[in-house]
Amino acid sequence: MLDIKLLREDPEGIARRLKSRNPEIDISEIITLDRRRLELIRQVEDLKAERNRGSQAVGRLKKSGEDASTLLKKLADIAAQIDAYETELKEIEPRIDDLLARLPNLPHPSVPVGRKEEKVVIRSFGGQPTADFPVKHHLEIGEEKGILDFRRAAMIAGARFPMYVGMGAMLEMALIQFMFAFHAKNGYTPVLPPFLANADSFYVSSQLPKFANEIYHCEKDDLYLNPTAESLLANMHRDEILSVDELPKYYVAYTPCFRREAGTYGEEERGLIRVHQFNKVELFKYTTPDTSYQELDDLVHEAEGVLQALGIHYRVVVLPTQDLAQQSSKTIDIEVYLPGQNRYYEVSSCSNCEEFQARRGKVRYRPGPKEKPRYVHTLNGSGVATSRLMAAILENNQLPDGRIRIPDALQPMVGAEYL
RNA sequence: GGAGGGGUAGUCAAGCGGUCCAAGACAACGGUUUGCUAAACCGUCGAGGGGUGCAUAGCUCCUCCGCGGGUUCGAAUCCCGCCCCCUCCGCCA
Repeated sequence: MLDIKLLREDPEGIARRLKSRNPEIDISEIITLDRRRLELIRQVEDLKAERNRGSQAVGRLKKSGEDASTLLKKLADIAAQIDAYETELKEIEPRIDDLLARLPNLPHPSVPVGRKEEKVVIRSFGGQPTADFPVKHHLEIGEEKGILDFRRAAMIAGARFPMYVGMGAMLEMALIQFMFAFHAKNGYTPVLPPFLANADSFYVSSQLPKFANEIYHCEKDDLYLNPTAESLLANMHRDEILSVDELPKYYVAYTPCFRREAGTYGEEERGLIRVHQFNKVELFKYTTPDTSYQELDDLVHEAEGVLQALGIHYRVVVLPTQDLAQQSSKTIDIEVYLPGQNRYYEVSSCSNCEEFQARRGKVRYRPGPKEKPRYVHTLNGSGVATSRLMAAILENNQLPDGRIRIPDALQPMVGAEYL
């Protein structure tokens, strides 16, 4: 959520920056409604001040036994007038709130302006693997080894739900535990949050109101299935004023993630690439505004640490303005290489949301003893998402003889060296 | 799911139609005193919004007592609906 004051003070400048993300964005209706809103507030407040003075006078008159009927008549008129203005306000304010809640965050100046394709690769780890034998797609590997069973998963739940079986399940659990412990060791507070959450929580994280169609909703209880632990961790300190020496705060959560993925899927996204349910270890930070971009860089490095420990080649890219998620000012993705498809896929998306979510959730901190509260900055990043990581391991670690080498770090947990 | 109790500022807590513009205590902060620490004393001390300011400074007005409605000239206080927490009962992994 942007500060409406920014729109008041510099409507053209803000409009320009928002259009760099999406040329369709138009803030003129908000500006118009906001002007009317301010006008009404001024009138209502003047009237209320008058009413308050009058009501106190009524109290005094009655106490001394005098007649207050003339004044009461006048106050009734004022009350009616206030009511009329407030009725209009109650119409306008939700509209402003809704329009504002749908506007994206302002992109950071360092973000390249442009379309999706214009992402910038800033570094990579390891060489792109080259095999001198025909590499298989992870689906094929999964079937051969009997560790992935999409057919039965479809029967139980539907298409695009994964089911890990046998060593596949062992490996997936090992990955989760390995990543969770990895970040906990790096100073992140481990969290296992509720996997369902209410609408307020998703409003704070910015999933609602605009992306309601992307998340599963349990109507009977009005709860939503978690699409990313970011949404949950963004609510850890809702309505709090944190003390400055509590910051920065780091959290790591493990959750399954559920996404409707409404729309069409490409053939290249078959298998574990785009599914309705996947496991993710999520990193989340609450920081002061002056440190948040340093913290973003650190966050990316910490997420990369997982892939380095597993020995998987990846590259790091900065997303351009038109590819940013609504709440993000700057996003840095980590992409792993899948030799079975000769393509890179995102396994981590690390974003600085600055005060966008903090404003929605009223998460603030007090810079000094007598100072006014300020909004914190929130950052999130996958550390990392499996399913895709599983696909990467299966495809990258295949050997000419058909075996799959399990990364050293996971071998003790899986109890095997090869699949 | 049923019965009862409760939600007031950072925490505790009073108030139950008009001097509430929310008492008081604790915590916090500033100061005085003081070999040091502590204590004592004095003072400051919630948030959001509007107006006026270069101001995140003053001044001023409005709003907020779990949330949303209603009654009233006037609501923390009365009425209705909802949410959350605690205790007990029921059900249950």
